[in-house]
Amino acid sequence: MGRKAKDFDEEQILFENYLRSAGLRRTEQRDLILRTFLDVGDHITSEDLYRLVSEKDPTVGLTTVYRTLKLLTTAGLAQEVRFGDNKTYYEKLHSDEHHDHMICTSCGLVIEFYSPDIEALQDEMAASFGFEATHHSLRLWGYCAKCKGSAGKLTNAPPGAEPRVRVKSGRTVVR
Amino acid sequence: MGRKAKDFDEEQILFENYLRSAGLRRTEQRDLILRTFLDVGDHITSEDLYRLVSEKDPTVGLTTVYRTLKLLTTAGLAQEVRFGDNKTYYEKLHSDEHHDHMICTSCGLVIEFYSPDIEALQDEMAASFGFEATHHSLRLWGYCAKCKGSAGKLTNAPPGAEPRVRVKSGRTVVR
DNA sequence: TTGATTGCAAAGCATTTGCATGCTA
DNA sequence: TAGCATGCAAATGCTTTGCAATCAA
Repeated sequence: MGRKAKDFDEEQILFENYLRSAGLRRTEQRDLILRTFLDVGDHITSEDLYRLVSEKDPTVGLTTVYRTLKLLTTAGLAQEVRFGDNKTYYEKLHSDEHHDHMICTSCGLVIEFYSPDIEALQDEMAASFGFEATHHSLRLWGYCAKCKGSAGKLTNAPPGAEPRVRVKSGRTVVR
Repeated sequence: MGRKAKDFDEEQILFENYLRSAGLRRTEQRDLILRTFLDVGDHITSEDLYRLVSEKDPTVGLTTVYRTLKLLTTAGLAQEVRFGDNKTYYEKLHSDEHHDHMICTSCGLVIEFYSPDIEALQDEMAASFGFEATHHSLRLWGYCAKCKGSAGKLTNAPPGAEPRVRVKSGRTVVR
């Protein structure tokens, strides 16, 4: 909701074209999963998307969500991301723009950012190795403005305790 | 082999200091695992390191390797890396220098590179969000010079087939 | 002595696969 | 119809945990 129907159509069509060209079939499940996925603001796991899809159609299986998300990735409509909590997230892939992430290891906040300068340097770097980059991923971990210096930083963990990355469920996204 | 004893000592001491400060104990297993890990040129999985350690002392368990690698990560001597084959690799962390990766999705080649300019831009970017970055990861996927344009690119996969990242075991590292 | 460490087996988790049934093209 | 897609249950594969025995400090 809040999205123009036109946007959906565009991605819907891209997906249809992909399916057709790959000799695959269009199904109600795939349509529903794609629509639900497009409605999600930021990153989402297969499991969570499955929950959302279930609300609309409880008969759709988790396996199908997994498979469809992989399909969308291959179709170029989605991209896998990992933040360090051992889960695979998927986010919409906009052919035009790209963004990277900063992940707060204290509160789990995820900040999306974009730097044309960094992108340019990456291309330059790749070229110098004769490497043809198709996609990339840049993540910065650390402490967000709020957690920086605050008590949340080391909490009551013993000195030297394992500062493992743990992405909270209440993760928010800043753009 | 090929390493100066001095180098080992340096890391050994860092580890000892870490253990002491964290109230943990130094054991033969941990020493052996650290030494074996330092001897490895590039990235290695817990499983593979376990195999190497086993050659020297077959009584050491896989669990201990897993635990020690996590310990080394916390101690700042190792870092986790993922290339897309769903495995966790560990690589030595040099406090002074840092490097990023280009991964060939066709042959599995991993190229390590370093760009002070990119690093600088990252810091700049983080600062602009009031973010204090502790570490980061930049990976570029694509085709290396050898695979680029060559037959290996699409092989005999059907059009639209899933171009999954698959890091070959015969992975090499270029520095 | 005391509590950290180890190794084994068992448990966990996210993800994938086998297969009979259902449906698209 | 043909054969791709689905959903379920079972299987995977990597990683972690429980626990009794062992060992460092």
